[in-house]
Amino acid sequence: MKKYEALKLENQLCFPLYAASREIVKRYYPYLKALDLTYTQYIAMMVLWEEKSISVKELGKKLFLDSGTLTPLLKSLEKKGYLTRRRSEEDERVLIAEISAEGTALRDRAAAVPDKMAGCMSLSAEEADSLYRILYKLLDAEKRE
Amino acid sequence: MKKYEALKLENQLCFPLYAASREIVKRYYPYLKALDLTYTQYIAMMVLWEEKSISVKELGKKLFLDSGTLTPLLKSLEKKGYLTRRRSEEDERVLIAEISAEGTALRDRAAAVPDKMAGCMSLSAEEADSLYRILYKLLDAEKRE
DNA sequence: TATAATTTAATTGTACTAAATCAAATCGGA
DNA sequence: TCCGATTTGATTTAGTACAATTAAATTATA
Repeated sequence: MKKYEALKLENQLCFPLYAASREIVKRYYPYLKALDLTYTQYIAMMVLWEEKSISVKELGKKLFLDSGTLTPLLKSLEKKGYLTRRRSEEDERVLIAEISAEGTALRDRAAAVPDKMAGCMSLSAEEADSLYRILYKLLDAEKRE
Repeated sequence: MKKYEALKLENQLCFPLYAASREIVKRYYPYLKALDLTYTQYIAMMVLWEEKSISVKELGKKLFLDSGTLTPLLKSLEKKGYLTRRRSEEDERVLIAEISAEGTALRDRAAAVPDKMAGCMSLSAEEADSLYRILYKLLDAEKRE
């Protein structure tokens, strides 16, 4: 009588992945709200803090997001004053997002967020390492297909 | 000069969780499309296949979703004919979703989905077990707070 | 038994998320 | 060079997500 075993919620691997992702992102909410950022905007800013400027295409590759998500998101960040958007001179199809002074300044205020979040991960260092490694194995496999 | 180390994308644990979740859910799309289900609708049906009928509150607890998500989702599943919605007689505040004959029949067609998905998880059995255990540790910790 | 507190869904508003399509610019081969 | 294929973003459409609020029903307490 095991016909439907595989259809049980408790036998899914994707479901806890999906649920845990949402739960953790939700945890960021109060800290990010103080910076006027959503979680997606926060990881986009993370890339900009490192790269200073980047095309939508490259940003999408790093975040696993497409232009349908990034275009309005970048417009919103531009409106907040954290970046500017302009076309590449070499190839007009390419849109470049560039961090602003205000966006750079935001980095200092954001620096406290990872510390605050660290406390609410109820995992041992080994579990966190293991989780990190497995997730990137999944992501790398996705990327190759 | 490690001031901003913790703000790097590659040092985040939440980011690969978030990205992997979306990538895997995306994988389901072609299989679920054939059943006229989204991923969220699919896991809701999974609960209904087991429970036959359940309140919005209880369903939300199982799926880590609130009524703002579930109300339109259940209405949509009702429109497709997979369930019916009615108020509880004991407590009129409680809305009960009950699986229909059509919804029950859908289970047979859905039974192939987990098999098809199994192939695209590029993890060893140990990694999958480990991931499952760690994710539920995270979720259980969230639930307790 | 009033009534205050609690429980439960629904609604509202904002913001992702992604498939599908469109349009413009560039590139590459004949 | 010319034209078809490709690349790249933008737009459109549909469906989540979730905080905040509202409304209705129930429960607990004075």
